[in-house]
Amino acid sequence: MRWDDIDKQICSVARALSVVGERWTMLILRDAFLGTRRFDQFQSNLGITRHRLSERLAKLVDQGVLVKVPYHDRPLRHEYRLTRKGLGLYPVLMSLARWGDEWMDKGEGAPLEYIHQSCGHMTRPTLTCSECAEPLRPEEVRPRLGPALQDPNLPPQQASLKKIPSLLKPAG
Amino acid sequence: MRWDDIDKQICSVARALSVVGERWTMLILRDAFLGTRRFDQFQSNLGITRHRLSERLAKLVDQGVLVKVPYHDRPLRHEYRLTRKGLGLYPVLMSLARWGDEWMDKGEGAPLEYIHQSCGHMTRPTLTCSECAEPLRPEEVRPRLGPALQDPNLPPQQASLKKIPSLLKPAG
DNA sequence: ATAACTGGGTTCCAGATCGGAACGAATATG
DNA sequence: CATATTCGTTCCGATCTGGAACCCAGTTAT
Repeated sequence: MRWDDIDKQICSVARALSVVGERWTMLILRDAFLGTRRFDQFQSNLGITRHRLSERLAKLVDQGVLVKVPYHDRPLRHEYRLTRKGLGLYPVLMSLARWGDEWMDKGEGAPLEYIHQSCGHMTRPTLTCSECAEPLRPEEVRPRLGPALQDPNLPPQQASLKKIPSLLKPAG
Repeated sequence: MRWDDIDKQICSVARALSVVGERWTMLILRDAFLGTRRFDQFQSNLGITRHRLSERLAKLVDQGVLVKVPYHDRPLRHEYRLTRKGLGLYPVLMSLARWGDEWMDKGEGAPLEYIHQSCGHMTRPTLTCSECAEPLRPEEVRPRLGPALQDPNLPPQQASLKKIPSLLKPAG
């Protein structure tokens, strides 16, 4: 299968990655969350080539993750801002950052720390259950088929997915 | 800058992506979390080529995200299991899945739903503050320099990062 | 005992993607 | 007028990817 076809899979992870799974895209979004908005701020912060950057930004705009907002006409200039859809990626970025802090540290501590302004403390972002508020541990979560996979006439390619939840064993 | 050099950045997101940021890697891990363990289970679930799969698995083993565990000798066969480091990626995968559920739905609902066994409810994994347990919203979190970026003699390339938190404005 | 099969790869090649550098267009500045 | 700034695009050689074929050690089927 070609990478460009993964968005056709009935899998939310695959669909998400079809938008944010290319090289650089997540780093562009990291910068966007830290306040970067202009083409060449991105370019010099990231060290990406202009060509690649313009390609990625265009795709993110296309997918509704960023919007181009004019901040100056004559000459017309735009900045790139996160939409609600883009802001929705915050947990993904934060989880990546925490994992990097925890597992990829070279002994000098975290690059950034985060203050939760509404409570005033330094926070360690934690994934929790919406119902009981406990931290979610993979062994305690059991997936089951949702509406999209209960459709009786699935493309055969996807049918294999239906088996997956049933063969679940503790992942460690 | 070449993609292979991003792990040299003083940025946890970049370092995390240097391990899990290549095509297919996240999908391999998704399958691992759903219980897949053998080479050709991965291969047929994903539709990745054997070549690519063996490359990615080797890198993940190399980086300590998966371990090869023998399950049969004569002929020697291994399976791939998540390590603690690998299990640590659960929030990343879950956040991606939730974002996909919410923003990439084509009208047929979610492919999978998740039951939190310790509380018995269907859960919507939520990123919260470790200190006050409220959901973390990007506008309410202010980054500040951590230990790794306070080092006075940073490589000049990285110095630009130090400015970032100071130019923070509300991201939307 | 020979053939076919299985699990887990590796080799090869054409085509897609990437990185670097040069080029361009539209306006502002001196 | 010449130069700088901002935001791109074009071009080209290098790297990465996908698909298919090949390999190898045991196992089962005939």
